[in-house]
Amino acid sequence: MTGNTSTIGRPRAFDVDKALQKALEVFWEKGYEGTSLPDLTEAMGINKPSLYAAFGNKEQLFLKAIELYENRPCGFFQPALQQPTAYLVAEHLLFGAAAASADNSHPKGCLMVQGALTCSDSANSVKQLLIEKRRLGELKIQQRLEQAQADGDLAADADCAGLAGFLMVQLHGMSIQAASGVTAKDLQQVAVIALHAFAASTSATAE
Amino acid sequence: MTGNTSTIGRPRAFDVDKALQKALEVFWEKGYEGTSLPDLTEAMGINKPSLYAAFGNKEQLFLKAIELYENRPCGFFQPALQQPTAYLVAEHLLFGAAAASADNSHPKGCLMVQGALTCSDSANSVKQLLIEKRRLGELKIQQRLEQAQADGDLAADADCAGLAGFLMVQLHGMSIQAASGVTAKDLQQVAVIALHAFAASTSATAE
DNA sequence: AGATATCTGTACCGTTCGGTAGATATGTTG
DNA sequence: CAACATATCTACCGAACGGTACAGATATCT
Repeated sequence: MTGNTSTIGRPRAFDVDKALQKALEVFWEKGYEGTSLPDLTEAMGINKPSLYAAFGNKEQLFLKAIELYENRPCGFFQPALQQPTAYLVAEHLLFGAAAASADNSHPKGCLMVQGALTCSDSANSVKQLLIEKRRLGELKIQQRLEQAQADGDLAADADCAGLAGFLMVQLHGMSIQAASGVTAKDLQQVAVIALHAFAASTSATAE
Repeated sequence: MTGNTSTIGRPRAFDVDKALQKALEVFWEKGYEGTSLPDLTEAMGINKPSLYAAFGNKEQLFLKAIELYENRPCGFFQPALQQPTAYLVAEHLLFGAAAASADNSHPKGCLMVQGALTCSDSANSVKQLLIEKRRLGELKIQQRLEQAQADGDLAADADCAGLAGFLMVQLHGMSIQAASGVTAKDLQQVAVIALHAFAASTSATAE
């Protein structure tokens, strides 16, 4: 619809994907409500009518940015879930999150967290969407751990929901630290401790 | 200056402390920029000129709310640091954070985190202040752990900075979960796992 | 070339933002 | 009872917000 490639009419003078990438960076940096239309148009190199023609409105642009964020190749979340064992999944999640804060090709922290953690009433739908996305991410970890149980790679009596919650707390907490300017090295220390906790809690479930 | 109790002139028709308490709740819920002046005046039961006369402006009101937040009696952070051992400090921090999300007398999550995690350029000073406050909190934990080392209550070769970072990641991560509506019970599970990790990392530092 | 369809740029819309001027009300002090 | 000091209330300010109307530019299709 928006990205249609109709050959008729004046051709679009900008690259929609590049512009969306730029919009993602701004939202990532300033959050949904902290980002103004001039912020967006300046970063995207277009003006408002072009933005609205291509993406609908600010909220729809944000939704598309979220979609790009989830599917971006440099993301560590999805690849981590595909690791062969529960331990390796946890390891890739934790060290992936730590490493992300050393990657200067994008803003620090997690868009799912800082995109709209708090907001005015008018942006509540966006806030709720991100809450749901985060909950879904935790559920994916939990399901991956349950798969590990089925694979015999994780103790049958392990608390997958609890462990998924623990890992999610790490990821969210580390993203706050990253957004605060904490170094990747410091976050790796945290990841080491957390990974030990994960390993200990998966082997010694009887407490 | 603002809270002076001069007996001359027309007396103030509202309780400054009560009004500040209400302002704190709104900022806590919606964040600094997500809170509008009408949001504040409605919750505080006053109108704008009274607000400006008593508190200066929106930013100064927020700073006073932060101050109240740090000193509020129901806060778990300061009391936790006064526990007699490093383990008990960690325990009180983690379970205090979990319990806070069951307390319906105030909004969920941590104001230091969600007050201004991201924002527009104009609120950057507030954001930086909260970053500094969080960093200071982590430093206080670290110093408390170093004190534990001096007390002989924590292994001399324990990585106090790393452990403090780990604990801070827990607190921040749990506050995100709390703000997302995760139950206190689920957060307690996380606290249990994290506390084990803390205990394990303080006893087995040689890796 | 001419008609048509789409994109771009300027200039604007109504609303809300944080903040304040100025008149009025209400207390204390002499 | 004045005189004064402070608080309240209405009404307003300029700026920024998200969003759009409309005219002009640039392509394809016949």
